[in-house]
Amino acid sequence: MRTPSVEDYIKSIYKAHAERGNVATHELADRLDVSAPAVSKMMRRLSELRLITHTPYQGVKLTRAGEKLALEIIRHHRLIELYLVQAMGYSWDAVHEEAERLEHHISEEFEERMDVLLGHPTACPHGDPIPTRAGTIARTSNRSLARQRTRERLIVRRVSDEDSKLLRHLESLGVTPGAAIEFVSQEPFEGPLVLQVGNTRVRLTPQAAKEVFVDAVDDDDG
Amino acid sequence: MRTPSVEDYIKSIYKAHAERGNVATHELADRLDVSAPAVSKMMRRLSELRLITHTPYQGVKLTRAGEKLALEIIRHHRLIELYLVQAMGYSWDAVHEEAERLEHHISEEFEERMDVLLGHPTACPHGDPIPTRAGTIARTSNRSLARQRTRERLIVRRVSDEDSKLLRHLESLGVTPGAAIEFVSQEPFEGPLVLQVGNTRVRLTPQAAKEVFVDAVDDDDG
DNA sequence: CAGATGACTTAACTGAGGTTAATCCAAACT
DNA sequence: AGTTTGGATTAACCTCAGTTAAGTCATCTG
Repeated sequence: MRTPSVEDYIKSIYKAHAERGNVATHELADRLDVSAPAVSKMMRRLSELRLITHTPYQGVKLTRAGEKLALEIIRHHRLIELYLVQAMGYSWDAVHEEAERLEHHISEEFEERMDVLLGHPTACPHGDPIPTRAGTIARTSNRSLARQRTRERLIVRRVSDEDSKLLRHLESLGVTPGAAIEFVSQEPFEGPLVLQVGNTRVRLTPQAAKEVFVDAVDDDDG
Repeated sequence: MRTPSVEDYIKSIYKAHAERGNVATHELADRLDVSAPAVSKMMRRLSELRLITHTPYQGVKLTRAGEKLALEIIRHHRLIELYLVQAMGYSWDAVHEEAERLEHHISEEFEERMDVLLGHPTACPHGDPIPTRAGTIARTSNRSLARQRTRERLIVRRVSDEDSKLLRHLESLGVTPGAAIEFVSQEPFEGPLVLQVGNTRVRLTPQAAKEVFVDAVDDDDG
């Protein structure tokens, strides 16, 4: 129990639930890049470990213990990402992979020291909130820039951290967490989005925009 | 291949060879806290991986590939130990355990960044030399303080890193790598060693002294 | 409402890494 | 040199995490 594999499954269930609601077997198989039978079998193990409730042929849901485990691993992941950028000079597109391994192997002390050295940060370099040690997490934007239709001033909240090419691209455009941008228009036939970023006008494909999450500018900040 | 387990076996073979010469099955079983059959079986795997040469009922020896792997893992371990102390504020008695896990999971980039941030260090906090990336390692003292019989001025070179209680004790006595000490005498009936450390006279049990390695003062430095 | 379809699960197998029990070998000692 | 003996190996088995192939369930459709 509490092997890297178990932790990966639990994390994937948490994320799938947050993004899509109900969690199907093939959804996890896709995310974890394993076969569906591997998922089925692991669901039984996780049930026995009381980390999930699983009704066969229906779906799967984390117990509170499972959710806490997921949040602990996610906390590790995001603290590590930020630490690598802030303390070790990594670029933000290179940290995900490293964090993906290390998150399973650091001690409580390591986690605590990173947290202190970073000044109890609340978000990772990609804008995702860092769960607390107690197992809570701040709500964050789930509003994808790709769904924007009307001209509006927006704040970039977070971007998906998994594709480093995309991250390098977004950085070069200035589309990074915290940035104030304006959605101007979308070119016809599912063409690129036209954005105002600072003084420059940039274009972003819908595929890229899907991975960028925003809030309206008048929500919290100006 | 190149699982944490494989790396641990290779590292243990390297260390056992350095300390004792020939490497027997039960020696590895003791070090790794597994059964002798587990060792026997792993020896076959490591042979197939061309990391060792194994003549059944005789012993085991690392190939050059095995030695390079061992040195890479040891390099990871010692860089991590030093990084934890220097950059993260760990105490020297707490780093071994953490390094023991992380050594298997860091990337080349992580290794390289630690190395640069630490200024290409040559020794870990316990005085053990850090292998180079090319797979070479500096010779170090193998002269245990426990074997000292005559009054002599000595330099502490390194101390075993595995027992954190011992490390805290040695630190409190000032018996740390680089320290100049003088062996004064040993009390009768395998009693404690009497040492002069700076201005104070301290006593150290033979069990503890066994884990401290020294050089004569006139060897390299004064 | 029966049947086709596709997702989910079960079955049988693989490989890594471990266990204990049984066997084997080599070195040491009469 | 034969026998003892203890360390090393093999055998049989376990768990974890994966695979492919086969079977099952729920739902969507004609």
